[in-house]
Formats: sequence, C-alpha cells, structure tokens
Amino acid sequence: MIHRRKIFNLLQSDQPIDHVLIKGWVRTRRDSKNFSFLEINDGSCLKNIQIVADNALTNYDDITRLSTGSAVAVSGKLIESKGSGQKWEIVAKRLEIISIAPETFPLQKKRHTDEYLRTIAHLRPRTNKYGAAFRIRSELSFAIHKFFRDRGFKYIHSPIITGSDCEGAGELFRVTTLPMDHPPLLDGKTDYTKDFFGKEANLTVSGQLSAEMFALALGDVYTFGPTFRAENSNTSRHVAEFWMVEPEMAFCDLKGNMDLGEEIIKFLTGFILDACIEDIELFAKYVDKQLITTLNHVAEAEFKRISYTTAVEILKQSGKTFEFEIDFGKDLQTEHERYLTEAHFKKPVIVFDYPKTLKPFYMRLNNDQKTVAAMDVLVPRIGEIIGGSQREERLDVLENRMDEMKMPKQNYWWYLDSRRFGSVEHSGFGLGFERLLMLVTGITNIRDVIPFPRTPNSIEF
RNA sequence: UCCCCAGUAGCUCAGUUGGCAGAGCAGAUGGCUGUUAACCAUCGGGUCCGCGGUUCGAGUCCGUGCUGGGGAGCCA
Repeated sequence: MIHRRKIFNLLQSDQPIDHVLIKGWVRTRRDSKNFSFLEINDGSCLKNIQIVADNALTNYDDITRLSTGSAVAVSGKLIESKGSGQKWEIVAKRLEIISIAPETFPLQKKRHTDEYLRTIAHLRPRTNKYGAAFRIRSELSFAIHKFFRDRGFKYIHSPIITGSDCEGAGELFRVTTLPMDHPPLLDGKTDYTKDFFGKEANLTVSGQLSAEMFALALGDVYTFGPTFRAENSNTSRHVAEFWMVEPEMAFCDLKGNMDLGEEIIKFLTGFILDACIEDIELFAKYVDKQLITTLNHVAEAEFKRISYTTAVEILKQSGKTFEFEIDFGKDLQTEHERYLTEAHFKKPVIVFDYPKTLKPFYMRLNNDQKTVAAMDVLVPRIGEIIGGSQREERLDVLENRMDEMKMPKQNYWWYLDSRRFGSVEHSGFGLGFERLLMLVTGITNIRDVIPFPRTPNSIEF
C-alpha cells in the first residue's frame, strides 16, 4: 500500500513518479472520446491536479458520472502532461469512488457571490477563494508565533472567562450556569453568589491585564487567542468573536511600542508575500488588482508617525469638509482616519498621544497632563488595525485616574499590586488578526476571513 | 442602534406605462472532441421573501414584517 501524497508536493515534482496515490474532491470533469479528464483538489494548494482516466478502467461508466464535489482516491503514474494547461498529470491505474456528491451540491463550477457562500459557510472552504483565504490564515498564525519567538517573546494563555466586570469599555457576554428563566434572587436582583464562580463572570474582551502581569515577570510576552465583544455592531469590520494578538513588553516606552507595531505589520506582510504567493495571486487577480503593490508598499515604506494634535491640525487645514467636525478632544472618525492614511500620507500612519478623556484608565499620563501615551496604527482601507499604549506604571497616578473615572479599585487589587511591587515602565498593543487578514488578502468583509463568523443575530454553523 | 439599497428558477440576473414568468450558467438526455470554467443540440425546472391593502387585474403601486448588503457609531 502506497502513501497518500499531497497534490501540493506532486505539482512541485522535478521528475515523473511511477506509483502515486492521491485523494481529493472532483472540481470538474471533461469527457473525451477515449478518456475522462478529472480535476482533483485536496486542499493542500490552490491548484488542481489533472487525472487522465482511460476508458479501459473497469469502472469507467461510473467515472463518467462523477460530479463536482465527489470524493475519489486515484493511484497511478505521475507523468508530464500531453496537454498544454499543466505541467504534470496522473494517468490513473485505479480510480476509487469514495463518495458521490449529488446534483444538489450547492457549489457549482462558476463564481458565486460572497453573500451566497456565507449561507453555506460549511462548504465554502471547498472553493478556490476561501481555500486560499484559510490557507493564508493558517500561515499568518504561524508567522505570528515565529515573529515573537525569534525576538524572545513568551506565549501566554490568558483566560477566556474573566471575573473583571469592566476591564474594557466593550459590552460583555455573560457566562453563567444559573437558570435564566428563574434565577436565584437577592433583594429583587439576580444573586450571583449562587452562580458557578460565586460572582459575575464574562467572556474576555482583552488579554491585556493578564499579559501585563506576565510581562512584569517574563519580560516580553504575547497572547494570541479569541476575544468576545457583545456590541451590536453591524459593519464589515466587526464580529462578536474574533482573534487578537496582544504583545506586552517590560522596560518599553511608547516609542518602542510603535517600533514593534510597525515591525510586526511589515514582517507579517512580507512573510505572506513570500510563503503564500500563489494564494495571494488569486486575490490580486480577482479581488484587488492593486493588492501586491499595496503589500510591497506596506512591507517596505516607513510608517508615518504623528501626534494626535498634529493629526487634528492636518485635518483642519485639509480644506476638506468632513461630516463630523474635528477638534482637539474629539475622537478621530472613520472618515478622518481614512483621509490621513489613504489621501494625505497614502501609507500606514501611527497616531500617538491622544487626549486622556478619549482613552481608558490604564494608559500612561503624559507630562502635559492632558494626553496619554496611546498609539493607533491606521492602514489604508481597513482603518485601525492596532490600538495600544504605554501603561501607567505609577501607582498614585493610576489610582487617581481610576478615581476620576469612578472605577471600583478593589476589583483591581491584583492589577494595582503590580504597581506596588517592582513596577516598571511597560507597553503593549492589540492587533486585530482578522483585520490583518483583510489587509493581506484584500477581502473587504471580516465575515469572509473567519471560518464561522458570529455577528448580531447570526450564529448558524 | 441609525441612514440607504436589495430580495424573481439550484446560482447570477433581466422583467417596459400595472396586462400570458424570461435569459445565461447549473442539472438531465443525446452528440463531438488530449480536454482546459470544454463544446453543440434537446428537455425539465417558479410560494416572483412573508402578511395585509389599492385595482377588473400586482413581480411591478402602498403599508408592515423578515432576511441580506452598503454606510455611520462602538472598536481589533
């Protein structure tokens, strides 16, 4: 019995092979007088391999009834193709039909809309475009671990279930084992002391607070895992469950943080251009004609760094009328971010030092007492892809800010402890993994870069 | 959550002033050919998103609901 080979490897062969075995799914079939030509894909790469099935095969009648989507196992000889469309093909000695996809198989030999494919998300990875997208997703995940490991970062598994009830501004998904239709009550309100953890629990909206604790022990760390936001967001850039990369570095200020943010975007873009060029070319051909130019530009151009104050001045002097007027103290709207990165600088832009009123409690207060050491990386088409900051390491300043924002300090006793015992300057950021995938593939809807997207009113599959 | 657009065959869409429901692709059948999203011919295929209304008559007009998409807010 010979081993199953991946089509990816066979197509790279530099010589014919007498005995090969492949298994995969039929993409299309073309019958000729004495043969049937089958295109087989096994998911290992974008390309199919052509099978030549001679009518002398004992099950030839069944072979000529093979439909798109059917599964087969083919053993035979890998030879240089006599046709002109491909280098290699397999002349079948034996073609086993593993299972037939009937004519109700929803994927046809033609282009489908992304909207339709979303309704059959369980089958869409069998298409060229989604196969490519999810191969790239896999490579990009690997590249993230490689990037950090090469730089001495340690990978931290931060918890998915958290007990902090306001670690971020985002809406939270409650985690409970209490019966929803008749929860135990105390003074008319749900009694969470009877719940599984003895208090309210939620799905995490960020691994940052955990990562900070480990950065202050292991030096440079990162998390890479699922994140949950219960916001009622209905856009092409938001999902309720997504993956986030969060590095956190001890002895690192905002500049070092920006350096790392720029470096990782460049590294990952370059890595994918190198490792996934065949799949990337599909997107360059059918999704975004400018994709490879854009990616090369992102990988090589120096990111523009400007303060929030400068950004506001640029926007005011742009002569452009925005739907939302910009002024110091107002948040940058999508239209403002797009103007900066797409029209004004035409490359990735890092905006830093935002007014403290716009940002969360943990960001480090600057000497002007008005701004905090925050930074956002904006890229063309996507907008914000990274949000981060230098963290407030001074206990008294941190406690003052929490008081100002009326936060219950006792819930954060352990977080504050880190500022009591050997506190040091440190920084980190969150990088949206799906948004990064949108950047490198040119895919414009975030629902199409995650296997089974979760959005308001939608959790099929 | 707000604003805008769409929903017609398995898929992608057309459907005129309110007057018999259409095309391409897919499928089935037959033919041709070392074929390349193969090609040629024939055939089958409809809850026109749901509900209500206007009208002699509604795919078409009005109201409402649902679903999908685009944009905004929130953000990764």
